[in-house]
Amino acid sequence: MAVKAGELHKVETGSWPFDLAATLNSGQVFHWHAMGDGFAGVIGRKAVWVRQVEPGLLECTGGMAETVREYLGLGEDMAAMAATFPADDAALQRAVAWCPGLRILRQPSWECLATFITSSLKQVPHIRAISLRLRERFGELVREEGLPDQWAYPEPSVLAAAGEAALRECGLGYRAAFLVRTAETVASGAMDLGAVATMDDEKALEALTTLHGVGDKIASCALLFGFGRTAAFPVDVWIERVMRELYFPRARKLTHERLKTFARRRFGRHCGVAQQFLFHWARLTDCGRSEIGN
DNA sequence: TTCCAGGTAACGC
DNA sequence: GCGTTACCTGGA
Repeated sequence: MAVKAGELHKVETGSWPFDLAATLNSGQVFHWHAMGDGFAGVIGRKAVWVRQVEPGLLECTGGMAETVREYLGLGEDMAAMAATFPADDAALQRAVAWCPGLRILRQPSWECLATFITSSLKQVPHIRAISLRLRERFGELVREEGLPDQWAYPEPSVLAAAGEAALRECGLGYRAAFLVRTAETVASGAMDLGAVATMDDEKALEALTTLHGVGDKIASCALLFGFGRTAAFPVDVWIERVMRELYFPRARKLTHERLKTFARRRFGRHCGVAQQFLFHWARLTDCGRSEIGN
């Protein structure tokens, strides 16, 4: 599908590298799809198409430049954050150098939290399929000239009203009950995500984990990718694996709490960002085993 | 067929 | 507290 060139707006990405494809395909978000030489997706309630023209420059469809900029985390000073990483940590520095253009997204908090609730014990293609089915069936249709039909992520009240059975039809399995209960809690106001955004990291994590189906990992993903908390450190099987190999090769028992404490001390106040570089590197190189020249 | 994957809640000790 | 186990689904 053709996107009218005249309606495209430019977004400068700054002096630190930026890699659109890597960022959208790094397990932070699951609904963008390749279209032409760019990506089509939805930010909040607006459909958008964005492509990387050159290393420091993006183009996006009309009126979305500022939204895209915010969503892609381009307002954050990545150079300054990377400068807080330990210079003598060869593994982390290698992970950053391997894909320096990776950024932490700033997604709307509800869709980020809800999507990660549906991610447990699922592989990325499954998460994508579930996410798209939920949008298609329960989300608001968003149209933009020149773009295919897309759907916003369904509001909490809509998913709460839909009920568990309908969500199971979307392939959620046992996650359906988790999502419905959490949607009810948010829709009723018993959990105010806006209030969570004002809490300190520890309180915010504590609040989110009271939600059904939200444990430490999913709450941390929501905080990192949906609340801009760069100190949130989700421990999933990939991070556990890469950190075990890099930092605890002889440890027999390694709790997630111990990994988080270690990460905070070693990587610093933006340890969540470090996590994303390590995660991406580990996943795409199989912890370095398939890294070219290694 | 059988196994298992980007986790959580519920249970047992 | 800490260690197991069940849980839906879909792909290998």
